[in-house]
Amino acid sequence: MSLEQELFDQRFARIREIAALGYRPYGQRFDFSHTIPAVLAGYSARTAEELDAEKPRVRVAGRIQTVRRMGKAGFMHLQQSGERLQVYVRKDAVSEKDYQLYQLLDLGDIVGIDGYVFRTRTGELSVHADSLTFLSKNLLGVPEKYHGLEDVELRYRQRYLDLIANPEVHRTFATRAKVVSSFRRQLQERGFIEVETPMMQSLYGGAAARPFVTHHNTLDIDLYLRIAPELYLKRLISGGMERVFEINRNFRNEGVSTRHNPEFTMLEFYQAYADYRDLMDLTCELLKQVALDATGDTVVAFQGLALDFGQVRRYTMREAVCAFWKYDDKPTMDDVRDPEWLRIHSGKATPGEALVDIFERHCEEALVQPTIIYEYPVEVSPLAKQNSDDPTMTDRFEIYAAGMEIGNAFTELNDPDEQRRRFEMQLAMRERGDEEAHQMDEDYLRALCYGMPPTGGEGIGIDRVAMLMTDSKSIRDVILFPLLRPEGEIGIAGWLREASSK
RNA sequence: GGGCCGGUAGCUCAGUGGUAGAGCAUCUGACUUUUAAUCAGGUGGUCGCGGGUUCGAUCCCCGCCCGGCUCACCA
Repeated sequence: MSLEQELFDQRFARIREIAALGYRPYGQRFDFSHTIPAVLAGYSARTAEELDAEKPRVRVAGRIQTVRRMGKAGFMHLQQSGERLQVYVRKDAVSEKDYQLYQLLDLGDIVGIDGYVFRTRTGELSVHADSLTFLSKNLLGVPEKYHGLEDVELRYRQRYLDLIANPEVHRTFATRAKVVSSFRRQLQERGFIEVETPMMQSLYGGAAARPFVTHHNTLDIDLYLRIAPELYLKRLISGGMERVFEINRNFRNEGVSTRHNPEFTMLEFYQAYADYRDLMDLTCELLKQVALDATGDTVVAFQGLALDFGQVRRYTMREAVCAFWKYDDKPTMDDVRDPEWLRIHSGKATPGEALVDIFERHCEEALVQPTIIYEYPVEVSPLAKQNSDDPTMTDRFEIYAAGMEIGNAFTELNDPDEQRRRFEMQLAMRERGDEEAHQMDEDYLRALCYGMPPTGGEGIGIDRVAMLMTDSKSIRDVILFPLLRPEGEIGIAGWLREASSK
């Protein structure tokens, strides 16, 4: 039997000892008077003298993170919501039974404490216990108290353990939640209605990506997990829901990296009678407020950088190529308009694809401060409206920060016949072997045929914004359960079976 | 998919071609304001898996599995 299993058995046996003392090992409801963060927030400003005079009573609950026993007294730290509070238990301050329970506690157990708030000799805010309640048993070894859980594979596979061992993880996901609620609130305040559109679609569109395929048994049809909600949201615009948004998962059957997870969260919003210029302003307002709501400041610390969401630069894609060109032979605006120059500097088939290729190679990583890049070539923008002055370009922009694309927006193409031609261009690309080219979506064309108002629409990658706001280097650090290959045999059911039969 | 790096005790990590190490956790004992508590003593290993080389492999070689970074891919 492994050491780990012996430990497991030892702790399992302790359940019976705890029960023999008269406690319920798996507890019941517990009316705490304060959360641990509330105790810390409420009393951290008080001096030892003030607390001694008042002895404020609290009833708290949490998971045991540390225990220091010293004969007839001891300390432990309880953790709740990622914050820790020290508890002092002395033999002559609690019942004999409670002190016996205290001797039996293991790291990771969950307990409730009644007592009063005080400061120890060294000044740490603590609770002086006068009774203990047992609430739940931990049967497994906990990670090292000083380093926490560092093994990234374990952190992702067993996020529950990561949350137990690493309090900052709780804060990261709390901040992510603030990002989501900030976007949601701001859009609602502007009259946008939140909707939910199909995740399972018989045609996939709205982006260029390979889909996941699934099957519905009763209808006996294959369905795709959506790669984007775009075409459904615009159907709603056609139907007269003039401001809609959706915050939900997209699925793309592609590589995994520090910036890509096969399922990820996208905010998309559409505003009838607006265009991409309106959305530039709206995007800046939204992101600025998100930064404030999530971090308390419009300047956000990210991997040693200070990203200022209070001022967002704007360049056309052509200007960006000129401004951020890596080498000495900086191009002029005439160069980047010249198909021949573009052909020489990129292997791509068309001038538009070449411009994007050059932009991505030269500029993307230089876009550290939040930056809007606008006027995208028509070839790479099958759903965007052409620019009225330059039909090779569309009224489209993307917003970048820390070298990452975080949003994509455009004035929506609402001319059904032009949309038909764009889909046909995509079909031609598909026939040339581009699996990611759009399919023809005739129901979407039909919706456009009823007349869709001029509309601006945008998608923002929520996970990437969460990375920026939480100073996370990898998208997996802002997704609770990122995709990993399944692990092998775990064996815990066997351990339980053996332990309970003893 | 390519390249690089990693997998040793429950956790965090050393290490060696010749009986496998530390700290924490755990167990026993001492200790009524500690806080990476302290002090004394003990338990604990398929060195990721499978082959090969060798008298002998955790170490060297090959293959595989899992993970990280990176490139490609992701308009």
